[in-house]
Parts: sequence; structure tokens; C-alpha cells
Amino acid sequence: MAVYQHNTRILVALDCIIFGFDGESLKLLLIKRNFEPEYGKWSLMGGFLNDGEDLEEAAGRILYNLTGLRNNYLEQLQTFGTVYRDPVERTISVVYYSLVNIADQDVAAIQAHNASWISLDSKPALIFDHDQMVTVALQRLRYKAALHPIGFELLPSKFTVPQLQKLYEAIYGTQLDRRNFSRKIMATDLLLSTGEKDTNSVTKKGQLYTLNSDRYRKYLDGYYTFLPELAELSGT
Amino acid sequence: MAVYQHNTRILVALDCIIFGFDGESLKLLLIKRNFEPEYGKWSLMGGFLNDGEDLEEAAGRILYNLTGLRNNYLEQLQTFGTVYRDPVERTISVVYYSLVNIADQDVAAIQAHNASWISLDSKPALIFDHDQMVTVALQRLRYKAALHPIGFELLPSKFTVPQLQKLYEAIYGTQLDRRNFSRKIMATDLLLSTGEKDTNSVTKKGQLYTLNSDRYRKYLDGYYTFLPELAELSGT
DNA sequence: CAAAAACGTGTGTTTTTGACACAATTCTAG
DNA sequence: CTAGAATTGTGTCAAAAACACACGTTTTTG
Repeated sequence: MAVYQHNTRILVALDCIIFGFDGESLKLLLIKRNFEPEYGKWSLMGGFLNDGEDLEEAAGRILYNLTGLRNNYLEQLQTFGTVYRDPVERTISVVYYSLVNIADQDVAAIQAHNASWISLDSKPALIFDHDQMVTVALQRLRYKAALHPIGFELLPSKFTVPQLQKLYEAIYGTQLDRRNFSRKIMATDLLLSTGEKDTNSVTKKGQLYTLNSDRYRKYLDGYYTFLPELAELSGT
Repeated sequence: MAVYQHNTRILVALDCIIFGFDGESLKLLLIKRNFEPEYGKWSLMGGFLNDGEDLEEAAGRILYNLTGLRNNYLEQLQTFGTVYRDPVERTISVVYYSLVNIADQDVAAIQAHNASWISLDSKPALIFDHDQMVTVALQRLRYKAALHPIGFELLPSKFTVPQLQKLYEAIYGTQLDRRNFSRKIMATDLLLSTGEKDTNSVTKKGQLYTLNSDRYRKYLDGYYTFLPELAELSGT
């Protein structure tokens, strides 16, 4: 087999940023490392690209190992490649982010990896450039969720409108008007009524909806400003 | 120096998608290869990541070699990493896209690389997965240009509103209403009047504006729907 | 059974969009 | 040197969307 001459081959890692939502706050699945390097510190879940493995496939494998979940929302975020980002050896890292329904997790797999769900508010410092990765991922999540209905990926298959609103409020760290939010979401025709009510609620039980997946796919292609009030320019 | 054991090191390439605008149509700077592999075929400008070189730095180097330009708009698009994308040897490619003012190019450097500006409409087939890269880049450009004022990067420092409109029409392949477009752009306060007029125009000479760079930077952070009519869902 | 908490729907005002009219500038043809 | 064609600049108005609030309903708790 022919090869390219005179060019350095380097390590290719993958890191996964795994978002979840517990009904109150946005969470990350992080690992307290019980292995080297950086034993004892917190990091993202990661691994190396194998021979004969596509990038997307490798990201899926890493996600599956940790959560037991397949077919989640998984999107390439960005590749990080400054020279000394990994002090052990030069390594570039292709970072993916994933949105999972926290209820579907494989608790045993998570414990086996010494991982836990941490609120973004109380996130510890992470190794290498993983903090920067999380920052970029959160930006991307905010960006995409304002224009595409990907928030549903973080909710159970049946959910109420107020739950969805709490999710958006957690993602953006703001308060939204309940009535306008409801009208906006309903206008998309993305929700299918199940007729059931949320039995977990303490007070009035909200109506449970499921996602209209045909319409969902269409909304992923185009874009729709779900939350115009979030478009505000940061500097003004 | 410690190293990670048992993991394959692979080649990391970079490819650059270089967009330009000639006043009529959106163009790509493509290379007719006079070197192996795939001698004689068309491809993107690319290269390999060097030791001691950041990814962003490498992309900038490749762009500079071809165009003689630095400090252009340069953004990482995505990393392509299916196993057999390069038949010579497994290689992942970190792809960047760049927006350049076509008037600033270094003609000698471009000729030396056997490159030319090709309209997107008449783009030849490219090697490997470069066609797919271009498709993704165009999607990204359309996405970003609808929400951030990055179109200006493709224009000369002084430009008229009709020129800007022609650019948007080329990016999206549609016709826009002149009067509504003007109102929308003016409302952003992004344009600074120079008092001069466009002497190249054949008929009525339009007013030349420059970009208000302070406001420009703010618009890059947040988002603003420059062209709401482009939000239409592809499937409906 | 009264109060508190959360849910669901409605209404009016303001802002933005989208469609279109008209006047002004500049070159060219006769 | 003037009429007409092409293009640029500004304005108007109706419809749609966004925004700010009001009110009634459901359910648990004390």
C-alpha cells in the first residue's frame, strides 16, 4: 500500500460532552478519573480512535460504553488541536456532544466508569482543555436549541409543556413567560397530545405530550426562532 | 517523554474551502492537481498538519500559501474521518472554510498552485470526499449568513447596499426585495456612510458604505435574523 | 373547605414583516 | 440635448408575530 511520506502521524482522541436534564438544571456526565494520566481529577469521557473505525462510530462507541445508550442525538462539535493540549503526547481531540434522556441511563455502566451527573452550575475544573470544550458545547447547544427543537432529546418520551419550558430556562439561564412560551410551542405543531396527565406533579397535573417525529425532522432541516427574546446581542 | 501505548497514530490533513464573490456569483478557489495522488483532478487546497503546529495555524498557513492572505475569516467546519476516505492511507481531515475578498488575492500564488475561482454553479466533481465537504460548507455558510453579518467578509471594504444584496442572493440562490432588504440592513446600524459613491456602476451610482466594526463584533456574538424569509423549512 | 401552587386559555398593544408605489440618478441612443 | 432604460433611494400600508398581562381551573395541603 502506498503511503504519504515525510508526514507525522499523530494520536486522534475523541471526547464526549454528554448533556442531561433532571427537571431542574442542565447536567453533564463527568468522570472522576481512577486511571492515569491525571488520576483523581475530573474529565470528559474520552478514548482513542481505533483502526478501521469511523469518527462518528468511535464517538458512538464511547457514548455507549458509558451510558449504555445508542441512537442518541450525537453531533460533532469541533476538533481541538493546539500543540500542547495533552502534556503526555501530542494528540488532537475530535469532540462530540450528545443529548440524552437522563432516565434511560445505564446506572451500572456509569458507576463502573466512576462517572456522575454534575450540574453545570457546580461543575469542577476539568483536565487539559476540557473546560474549553464544555464552554463551546454549551454555546452550541444554546445556539441550536434556539433554532431547532433539539431540546426534546433531553426529555422523556412523554412530557408536559411546563417541563419543556423549565428545560429551556435551564439551558439559557433565564425566565420565560409561560403563556407566550406555550403559544409559541403549540404553533409549531410539534406536540401530540397523549390524553394522559403527569401523575408526578404536586399540584395541577399537566397534560402529557409526545413528539410529532415527522414534523420534528422537518424542523431539524430548516430553522425556526423558538425563542426570539434570546437573540439579544450580548454586548448591548 | 511518556506516551500512550497501543494506540494507532494516523495522518491528520487539513482542507480549506475558500469562498469568494465576484459581484455576480459565489465562487470557490479550487485546485487542478498537478501532483499525485489524483493527478489532473480537481480538489480543495489542503495539506498535512506539521509537528509543533496548531490546527488553526496550519489552516491559516495553507490559506496563506494559496492566496497570500492572512487574517481572513477562517472557521473550522468539521472533521471528516471515515476509514477509507483517502485511498492512499488512512487520513482524517480537519476542514476549515474561509471567506475572502476576491480582489485582495495574490494572483501569482494562485497561478503557481494551478488554482482558479470556480462558480458554485459550474463546480467540477472533486476528489475523495471533497464534494461532501463543499456541501457541508455551503450549508454552514447559509446558516451563519442568515444569522450573523459574515457576508461582509466577502466584499471589498467599501461597498453599496445593492452589492450586499447581490451577495445574499448568490448565497441563497433567491431574489430578495430591494426595499425590504435595505430597511433590514439599515436597521442593524452596521453600515457607516463614507459619503462616496460607487464609480464603477453603469447607471445610478450607489452610496458606498464601510462596516461598523464595533457593532459587527457584537453581531457575531448574538444572532439576528437578517433574512427571515429564508427560514422556510426545506420539506414544506 | 380555604389557601396555595401550578396549569390552561384569552386579549389588546406594539413591533416586524412583506408587498408594493414613486421619485431620483446616470448612461446611452437617436 | 433629450427621451428612455436601468438602477438606486425612500415611503406607505396591511398582515403577522411578538410581547405584556388577566382570568379561570385543577390539585394538594393544612
